[in-house]
Amino acid sequence: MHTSSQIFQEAGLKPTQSRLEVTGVLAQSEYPMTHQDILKELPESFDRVTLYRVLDWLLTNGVIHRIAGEDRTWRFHINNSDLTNKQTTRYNSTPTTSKSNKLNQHSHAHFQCENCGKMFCLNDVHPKLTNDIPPDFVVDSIEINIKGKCVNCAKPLEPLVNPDHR
Amino acid sequence: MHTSSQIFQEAGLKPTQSRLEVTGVLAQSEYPMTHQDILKELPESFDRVTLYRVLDWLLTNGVIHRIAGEDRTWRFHINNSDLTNKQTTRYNSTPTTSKSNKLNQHSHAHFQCENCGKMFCLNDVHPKLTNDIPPDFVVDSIEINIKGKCVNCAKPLEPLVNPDHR
DNA sequence: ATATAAACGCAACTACGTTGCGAAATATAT
DNA sequence: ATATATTTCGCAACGTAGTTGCGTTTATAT
Ligand SMILES: [Mn+2]
Ligand SMILES: [Mn+2]
Ligand SMILES: [Zn+2]
Ligand SMILES: [Zn+2]
Repeated sequence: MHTSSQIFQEAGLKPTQSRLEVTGVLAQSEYPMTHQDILKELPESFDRVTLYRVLDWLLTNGVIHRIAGEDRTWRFHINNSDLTNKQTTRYNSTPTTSKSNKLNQHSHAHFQCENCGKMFCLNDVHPKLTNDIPPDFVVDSIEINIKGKCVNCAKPLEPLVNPDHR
Repeated sequence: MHTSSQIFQEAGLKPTQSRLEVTGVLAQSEYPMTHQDILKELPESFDRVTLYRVLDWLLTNGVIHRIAGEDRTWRFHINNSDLTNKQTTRYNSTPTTSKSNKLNQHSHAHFQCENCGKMFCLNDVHPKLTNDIPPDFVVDSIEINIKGKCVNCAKPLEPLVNPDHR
């Protein structure tokens, strides 16, 4: 686990009070958060436009990633500092350079519960395409959004019967 | 190719003037269209709220599907009438029933060009996950959004040299 | 023909995100 | 240390996709 200032230091990024506060909030959340979610965790006085700008900045500097939920509002989540696949990812045979890869890229799937709306990062689930995408299309990133019911909201299908008792 | 009325008839859905007009527009477009795109193709008098409602209705009745673009506005596209994989799709081992599968499900990837913003349906590219998603998560659908540069916007990497001439 | 329900049209509203601009803070030059 | 240039911040106004409420029209049922 890294502190916010460590994250900035390692990436050679200029920290400010606002940036540290926001990053702090995001670092503590297991789940991607909406702008509102984040704002609620910040001091009353924190300006909402500043938050938008800080999020933009964190985004372009690779500190966080964002996912569009079913409600079409962004959810923000801190990037994994453990560098799993650090080299430029290649899908198909087309080499691509990402806009900002100072910090870790994020290339895992996301799950959003249709019942409670909560979003989950499935850090182990990565995209794999059954078919090559058409040639001449240059791929920068692949986003996977899974919809369904989360652990908490999925009802048990049938009461489980202990096999020993049948 | 099906006419709008045929689509409704086959699916046992009640057509109205508005529904037919909207479906007609969507059926003609190779690409997913925004609400605005569609409105522009409709008669001047067509009410924008009616369009929203028709789109909702077409959506829940499986006539169209929609994809969230990078700009967080929906793009709508007619469903493929050729029934490729008609049976309920199963990912992992979890059986799921979709909210509305009167008509064809859509389970192909989408590509959005970061340069021109145009969206493409990659009808042959289907999701495949490297890892099973966590058990107890019930999957309803998997959405794949690829970002990059489309055919028109991707610059040729090097001028091609005719091998016969070297 | 009358009653009931679905679809439509219009105006007002909500919510996320953006833009403009002056004030404050931070960095750079002399 | 002081002056100057550059970023960042705070506030108000704005833009736009999509929604809601409600009265009117159109279709369906008896
Ligand atoms: Mn994530
Ligand atoms: Mn499509
Ligand atoms: Zn849930
Ligand atoms: Zn393009």
